[in-house]
Amino acid sequence: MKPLPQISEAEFEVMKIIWKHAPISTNEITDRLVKTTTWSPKTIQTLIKRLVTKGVLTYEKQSRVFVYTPLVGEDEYIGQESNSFLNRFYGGNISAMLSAYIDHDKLSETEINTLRSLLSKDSDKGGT
Amino acid sequence: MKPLPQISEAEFEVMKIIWKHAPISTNEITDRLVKTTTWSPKTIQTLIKRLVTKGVLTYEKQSRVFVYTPLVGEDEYIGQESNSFLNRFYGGNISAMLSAYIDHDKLSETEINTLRSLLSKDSDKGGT
DNA sequence: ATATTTTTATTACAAACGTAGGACTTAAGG
DNA sequence: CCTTAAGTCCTACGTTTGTAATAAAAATAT
Repeated sequence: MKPLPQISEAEFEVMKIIWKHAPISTNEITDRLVKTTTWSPKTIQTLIKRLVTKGVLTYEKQSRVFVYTPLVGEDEYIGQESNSFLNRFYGGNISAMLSAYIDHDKLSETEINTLRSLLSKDSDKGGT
Repeated sequence: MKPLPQISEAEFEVMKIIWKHAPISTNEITDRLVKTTTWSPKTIQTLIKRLVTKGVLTYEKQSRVFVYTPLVGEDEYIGQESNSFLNRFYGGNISAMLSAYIDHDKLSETEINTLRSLLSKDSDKGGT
């Protein structure tokens, strides 16, 4: 499986909007991001353009506006980033990460309980 | 607390060696990295230099060679990167990450057990 | 003291990124 | 049809990163 295109931090902010609301027009993307960031509409436009070039988005011209749809799935992308993060910092091992969090006392009792229950839930998958 | 300096991916590889073996000389850093990467010694030298400029390393001139020591702790740095990773991709929530891993079936039975036992170990910290 | 070797510092250059201005196109209104 | 406004494309520019070559400095050997 070829690695997904590289999405920069700013581009990722754009993608979050698009994943959530696709198909979505330039204007709507811009309106939303202008509220949550300090970017100028021009900047947002550039980011969208780059995402298209990179193959992360496609668009469809609906009369006069462009309407964008993601070509890369959010889960897929986040999954890949997570793996590469774990590889870089924790030898690919999520237990190592959790372990560090526990050791450095970064987890509240509540959070620990949440984690426990996540793990206690059936982890039944391998059918016969 | 001011954010730690920015360490690029390649620079981080250098730092891993330094964290593990500091105080360590240019030559030793280079020797080790030449074996594990495809970088030329020149490249490694540049990376070291940049780390000094960024304030991640100091050196001491020992007779003829430079010997480097980190100014930023490994745990500290990894902790910060982890937080920023979790914020970016999982709303700051490590449970969300684990949850995604479970949902996408990325954990082996063994790994799940490891995680369980990490969490079952006493998490006793709060004094009286 | 000087040539040679070793080590460090300076310079380079393309790709990616953050950030945006200006030009161009096209649809809509008059 | 032509002017205008809305939207898209092209250009720009400084910084960071990956990758390294060349120049300068310093230590060593002769």
